[in-house]
Amino acid sequence: MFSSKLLDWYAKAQRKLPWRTAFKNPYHTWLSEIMLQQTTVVTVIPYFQSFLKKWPTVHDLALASLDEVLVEWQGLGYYSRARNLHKCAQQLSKSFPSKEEELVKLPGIGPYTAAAIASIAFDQKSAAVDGNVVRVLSRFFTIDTPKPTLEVREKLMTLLPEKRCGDFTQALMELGALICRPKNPSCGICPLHDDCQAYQQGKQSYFPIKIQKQKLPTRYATAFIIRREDGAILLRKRPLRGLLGGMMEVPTTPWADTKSEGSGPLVRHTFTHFHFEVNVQSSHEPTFFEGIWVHPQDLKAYALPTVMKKIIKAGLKAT
DNA sequence: TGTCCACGTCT
DNA sequence: AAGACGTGGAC
Repeated sequence: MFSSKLLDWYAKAQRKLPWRTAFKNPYHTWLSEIMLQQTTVVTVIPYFQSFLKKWPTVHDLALASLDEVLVEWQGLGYYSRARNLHKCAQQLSKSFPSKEEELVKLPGIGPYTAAAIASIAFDQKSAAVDGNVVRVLSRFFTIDTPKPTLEVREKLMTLLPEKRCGDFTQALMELGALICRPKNPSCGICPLHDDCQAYQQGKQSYFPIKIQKQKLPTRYATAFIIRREDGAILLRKRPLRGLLGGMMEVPTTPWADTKSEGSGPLVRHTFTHFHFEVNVQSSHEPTFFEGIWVHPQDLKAYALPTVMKKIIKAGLKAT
């Protein structure tokens, strides 16, 4: 049957991951699941480890300031996750719910993450549907709707075993990551291929059905690397909401739909929903921008998103 | 090069 | 309820 085949495969094929330990630790499960939202395992591992080193328990994290959390989070992206993590830690420090219905009320925890924590950390019979699970089950059942989350969730509920729910949840996602990959799935060695409808029909590449994406627009700006006489650079903090909320930046012109002229180096960066082209201008001029002066060697103490690191690097090289 | 991964959560 | 929200690596 489905769950025993899957669990047998998982017992021998699973990867060793820092959050996949013999003793369940809800803090570790929560932290890893937030980091893993829209983000690959390889990227997450070093962040997970440095967070645990700095904040060994959820109570330690609850005492941290938002700025400290953002500094540790810098480069991971989707910075609202860090802002919600900071908020959530303070609630979890008081009480850590084990039920999906309670977990989903917490900041940064949606339907997927609530079910994942409930099942992985507390062995509850909860259906965690992420991109891997959608792919595996839409192939297994040849589900051909474009947004099949709800159908997948219903199917998954019927497959969940009474025991070892946490292992089952992880096993299904592990199968999606290692065997039932988006491209070139290894159906030949898949433990479920006898019953997989898509594979039996030779149609695994048709599932899941995807909606085509529209082309990304490009936005333009000029960024200013303003140096003080002693070499310090002017930084300022972005508003707490919206794009790169709460992160530091160098001053820029407003991000516009039309090209801004300039002669400095060009930095390109792609965000979720637009391309960004920045002309980097270096100057020693006095400035009307408000901000703080930071020496290049001290930049690591500030929460800088990757796009700003690129801009500063290009600006310093050019001078 | 450009597309996909990447359904995850919030507003 | 559709769009906002990062990043990097695979191909």
